[in-house]
Formats: sequence, structure tokens, C-alpha cells
Amino acid sequence: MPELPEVETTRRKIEPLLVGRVLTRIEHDAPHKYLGTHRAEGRTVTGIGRRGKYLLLQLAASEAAEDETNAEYSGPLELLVHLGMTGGFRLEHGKHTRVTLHTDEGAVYFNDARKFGKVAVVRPGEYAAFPTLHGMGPEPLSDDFREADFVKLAASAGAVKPWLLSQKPVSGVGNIYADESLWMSRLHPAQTRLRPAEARKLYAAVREVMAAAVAAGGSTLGDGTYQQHDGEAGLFQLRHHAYARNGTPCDRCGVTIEKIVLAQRGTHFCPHCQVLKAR
DNA sequence: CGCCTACCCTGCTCGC
DNA sequence: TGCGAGCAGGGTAGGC
Repeated sequence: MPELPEVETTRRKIEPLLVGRVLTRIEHDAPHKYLGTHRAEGRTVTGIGRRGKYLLLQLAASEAAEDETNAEYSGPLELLVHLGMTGGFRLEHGKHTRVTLHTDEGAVYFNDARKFGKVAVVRPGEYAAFPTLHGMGPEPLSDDFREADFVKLAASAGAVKPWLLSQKPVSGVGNIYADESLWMSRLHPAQTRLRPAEARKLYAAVREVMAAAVAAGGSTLGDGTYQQHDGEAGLFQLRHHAYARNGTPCDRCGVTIEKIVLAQRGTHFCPHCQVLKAR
């Protein structure tokens, strides 16, 4: 995480800062980690999209003769950004600045304390080097996310939480919103092979949770994680029912929320509302 | 092929 | 007060 709501909030906020600007130079000291960034230099940002948790900065074709470093390919490009766990954009250089996007109208800084973030420049749609992006499931808030498809896939799925986190049945769900969606649909995180009625509830919960979280500007955690570049915090953390609520009473039944580790992830659920069924 | 696990990385919290 | 251990986890490589 940041997950879809935090990434979408970031997208909306950096759009006016970058669209229409020329990336004059991209500065960082980890060429093995931030790939092909020199290819973006001299190009105009024409738009910023998002796919799951990836930001996709569209870069205009270069005027070939103008920039020799891009002589090998002058068509449009995409600059991918994944925020990882702690990535975000800032308007000032900081201790954790990893990548600086110099533009013709000032710089924008990519900060990432824990260095799980990714930056790469690729040809549009060329995601072979990013298997998760390549195999990304439908956007949860789009018409491409269809209940019937989801129900069918869920019938043969393994443990539902890791399945959601795989980005295959639906994109953009991370640890917070997986726990929230499962709480809402009363499913145990380790439940396998969902019945159609269960899968329909989960489908509705994912849509509802994601829509509400986007509208709230995402979740900003107690330590300030996922705060936006302008210092604004999301508000959805105030409506978490499961995530980081362990030790407190379930908002539905009053039984204490538990925390377990499932597939290496902290996992929060209500042991009374979310019962594992043998299948 | 698909599932599962280990690992990456570093700031912060906690206990002694 | 200082310090080391433990924890946070998305995506990917690699094993089975």
C-alpha cells in the first residue's frame, strides 16, 4: 500500500503539477532500480493515468532531431511509477528523495523511505517486464469489473485474501482494503472456493469500499504514511472496521477484532462475523 | 502452470 | 539513554 484509493488521490493531485510540462532531466543514483529514465528527458507529459496501483505518465513523442539521446526511438513513451509502501511526490527535496523530475517549470520529487517504489520508462503498453501490471485484473470501479466473471473465478480460488492481493481477479486491492472488503462481506481471509452468494457479497464490498475510499481521499495512517504532498490527509482510516482495529470491538457484533499473519501479511478480522468454513 | 515462500529495504516502536 | 530486535508489506524470483 498505497493502494488504489491513495494512488488515485496522488494521480489527481500531481496531474496539474505535471501535465503540459517538459521533463528536462530525471535525476537519481540507482539506474538498476529506476529504469530507462533518460529516455523521458525532453518529452512533454500529456496526461497521467492509473492502472491498479501503477501511475502511468504519458509522454509525447519527441521531435527526433531535437534530442539525440532519444534517437533510437522517438514515438510516445510511458513513465511508470509504483509507490511501493512509502512512495509519494513532494514539492521539496527531502531526506528520502529518490528521483527528481526536473521540468521546465520547476522540479517534482519522488520520495520513498523504504525504497519499495519503482520508476521505469517503457513504450506505451509494453509491460512484459512487470508481470503484475501485465496480468492486471479489471479496475474495480469500471464496467470491466463484472460480477459474473468474479463469481466464476472465485469458485476455484485458494485463500481469498492472497487471491485478492494477487491483482488478478481485480486490480488495486492491497492489505487495508482486502481486510475491509472481507470484513464487510463477512468472509474469513483464509476462506477458499467461494460460493456464488459469498462471491457476490465480496464483489459488492470491493466496489463499495473502493468507491468510498477514493471519495475520502484514501487512508492516511497514524504515523502519517500516505499523506499527500500538500500535507492533506485522507479520511478513510476513520471508517476502517478491521485494519489495525485488532483488540477493539467489532463494529457489528462487539467481539474483539483479531490479528493473524496470513501469507506474510498482517490480517485483521472478526472471529465471530468471519468464520472459516471447511470446503 | 499455479501456488507458496523468501526476500528486498529502512524508519519507527518497543523492551531491557 | 542507548541499542538491538521486531515489524510494516507489494511485487517478484525461484522452488516445488
